[in-house]
Amino acid sequence: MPYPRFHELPTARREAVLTAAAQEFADRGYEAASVNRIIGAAGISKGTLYYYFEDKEDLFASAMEQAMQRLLDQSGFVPAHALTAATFWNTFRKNMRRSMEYMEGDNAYVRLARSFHQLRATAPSSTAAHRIVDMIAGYVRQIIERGQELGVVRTDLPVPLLVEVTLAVDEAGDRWRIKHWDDFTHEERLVHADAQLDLMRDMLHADYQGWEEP
Amino acid sequence: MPYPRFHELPTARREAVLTAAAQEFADRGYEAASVNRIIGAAGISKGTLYYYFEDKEDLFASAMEQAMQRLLDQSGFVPAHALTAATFWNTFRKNMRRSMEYMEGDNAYVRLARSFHQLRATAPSSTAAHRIVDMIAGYVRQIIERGQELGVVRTDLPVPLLVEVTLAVDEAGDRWRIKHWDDFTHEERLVHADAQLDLMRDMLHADYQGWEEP
Amino acid sequence: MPYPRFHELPTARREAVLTAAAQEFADRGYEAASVNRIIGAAGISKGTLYYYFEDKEDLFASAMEQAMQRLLDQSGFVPAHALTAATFWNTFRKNMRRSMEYMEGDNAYVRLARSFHQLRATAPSSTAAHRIVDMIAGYVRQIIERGQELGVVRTDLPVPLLVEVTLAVDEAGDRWRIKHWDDFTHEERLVHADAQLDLMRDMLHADYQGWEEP
Amino acid sequence: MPYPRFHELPTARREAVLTAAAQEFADRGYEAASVNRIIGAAGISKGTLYYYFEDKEDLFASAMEQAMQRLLDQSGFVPAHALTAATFWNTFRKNMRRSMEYMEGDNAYVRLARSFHQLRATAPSSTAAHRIVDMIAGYVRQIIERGQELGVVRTDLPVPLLVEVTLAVDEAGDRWRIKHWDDFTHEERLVHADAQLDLMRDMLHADYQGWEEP
DNA sequence: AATGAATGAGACTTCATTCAT
DNA sequence: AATGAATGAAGTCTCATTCAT
Repeated sequence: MPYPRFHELPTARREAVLTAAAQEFADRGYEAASVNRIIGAAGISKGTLYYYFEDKEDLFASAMEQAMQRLLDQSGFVPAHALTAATFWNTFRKNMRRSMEYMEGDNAYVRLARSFHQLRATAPSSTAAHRIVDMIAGYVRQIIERGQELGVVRTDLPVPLLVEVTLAVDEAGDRWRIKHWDDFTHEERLVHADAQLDLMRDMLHADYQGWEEP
Repeated sequence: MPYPRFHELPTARREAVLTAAAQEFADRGYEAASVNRIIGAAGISKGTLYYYFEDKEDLFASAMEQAMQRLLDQSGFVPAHALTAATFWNTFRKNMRRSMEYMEGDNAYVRLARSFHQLRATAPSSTAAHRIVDMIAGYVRQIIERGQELGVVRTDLPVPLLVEVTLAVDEAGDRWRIKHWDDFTHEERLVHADAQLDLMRDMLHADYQGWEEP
Repeated sequence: MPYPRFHELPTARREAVLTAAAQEFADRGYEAASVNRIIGAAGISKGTLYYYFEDKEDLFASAMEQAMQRLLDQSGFVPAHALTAATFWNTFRKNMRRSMEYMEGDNAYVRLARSFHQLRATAPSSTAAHRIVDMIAGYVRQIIERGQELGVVRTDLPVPLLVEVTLAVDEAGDRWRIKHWDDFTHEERLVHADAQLDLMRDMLHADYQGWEEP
Repeated sequence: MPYPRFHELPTARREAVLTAAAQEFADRGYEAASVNRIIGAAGISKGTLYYYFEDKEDLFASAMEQAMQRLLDQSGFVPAHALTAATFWNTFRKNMRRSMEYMEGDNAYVRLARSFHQLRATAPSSTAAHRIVDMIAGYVRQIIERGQELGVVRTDLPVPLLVEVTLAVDEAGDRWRIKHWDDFTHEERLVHADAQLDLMRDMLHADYQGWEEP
């Protein structure tokens, strides 16, 4: 966690630091990112950075948190209990479309999300990173459990596995979107977003058929 | 690409190097992986490594290629054109069960599988590594396109996205299985494997319903 | 020397600073001690510290001075001229026993004693710290010279060397006592304390035999 | 422990490194010593130093070990079992005189010894430093136990305490000698060496008198 | 064919101290 | 009187790579 001082900084400076960090982490991934380059871009001294943050990982987690927060703010956070069987999937569809539009304005988020997934895969159970992982995973878990209550999400698999799989599909979509961003128009991207959510819906839907033994 | 000399090495030595590399890359990710540790584990000298490989990235790509190949060999490779609408999903179900049983005997396989996904997530976007990603993705792509021909796989999304998503779900299952391996019995694991494939089948199935506009 | 302001501080605050400093210097040695940790423990700000003290070394010297003073206060200061040949060693025996009992009640004393010796060992050979070393050494020196007057302390070695050696044996006993505190009962500790003083008495006693040339 | 490579280095280079290190550690103490300065003085690169030694502490221990070894070589190592009651103390007297003469040629050792004691007092049970501490302490312990067998060393105190105290007196002599080296002639120094050993002999002698209760 | 000694750039982090407020 | 934000120098250590042998 950043030291309290950091939060009391003038907004401009605070954002300069987090933006520089987000850029670097997004561009190179956690390990390859250089604290030196970040302070260069942010225009602060090395001592200052470590006056604000405990260490590199703390900085990463903070940059991530801000990015996530921004995304939530933009795409609209929905508390799990507010969902009903009727609104469940359509709610996320709207969210997804809204995020897509947000991303079109600032695609640094997309790259940062990539860093997030990379860290999740790479960093062991280190402390600071898990704050974010747990935050996201916890939110997804609530949604899924709510979906099960409402009878719109399958119950034949352990919830943590469903969480894992959901995040994975989300990540895959992200990854793909990054790679092919410029190959499609705005309209096509919306279609893909719909289709990706359809993918998730089908995957998580409630009526499990089982396998016919051959 | 490794220098031709490398391929003329005794098999044992060649595999020792690639396995050590795969292990290290899988454990730490590309950037954090250390060439020093790899040569230590492989029992070769620094000079020798650079006599065989151009640089770290070249080694990475080669390790990945081998990991991939082993994975295919062990879980049973099925040429795409041999699949029919009737056998399509059941074929993969058998494959999945076969790997599961193989895993229970030799957890090196688990680590290897982990390698693969890990490597995919941390691959530097530069040149050499992508030939491998493309190789495996190419195989999955063939399967998916065959499924589309046979009418058992959806066609409403770009194929590359389906590939990406398929790999992601597979990885998520792997990751989850590794983490919770000891929490379940053999029987439960088979049930989960079936359910996970069901997940994929539902996700990729052919009849896209679309979204009702609210 | 601390700025005069420091001495006009409320006692509680003054002691908080010096105690925190003594603790840190004792735990880590002069070089490894961190001014940051000291102000953290003392609950004062960085600026304040430098408002009171010239620099790290000045703080070090002041902490040492206080530690010394406390030590003298607690173990019973005996003015050299009050000693007689008859009371000389028994006086110190009583002192030693008194400190031992004091230690058993409050192990902060032990840490403090440790402070003192530690500080002495790690004192930077520059200027400010030596005024303290000289102060305590001066006291021991007076005792030894008084012992010589009384004919109970050897005169064949330079007094400063005797001082040095006396402090060293005292320190060794302390160090050993701290390490093995819990291995012995109260009774055993008293025996050891007696024996340690016996060690010193034998070492410093007056009748030097010389060496037979072989 | 230094990597084996280091021991297979040309003597000149090996000594250059250890000498530079010994100088720096002796001059500044362990904590304040700078690896940067050492490589500067030794004329090797940073990478090279860490190709030879695990870390700073390993380098320190090695420099120390060499210094100790030199001293033992010069002053004549005596195996404990070779001592008899008749030769016990005179043996050390000869050793002490011989070391004194060695020191007069190269007093860097004395200063390094000072670093040793400082580290012993400061560093917790870190690994590399204890190699040396244990080596020296182990040797002293053997001597003391042999002395007890021969009836020339007291048995009323725990052996580890006697070891501690012996080292302490030795250190005190060292410290004093360093400070006042130039104040005395060669002859006077020999007299002091004799007297210091006498001090130790008296301290460790066998006939404990006990204390008369006042 | 194979080695491994040597490197310097750069990594992250902590430091004591200053100074505008 | 007191603060604490800000700094840059210096700290230890690891890195991928080269090259003489």
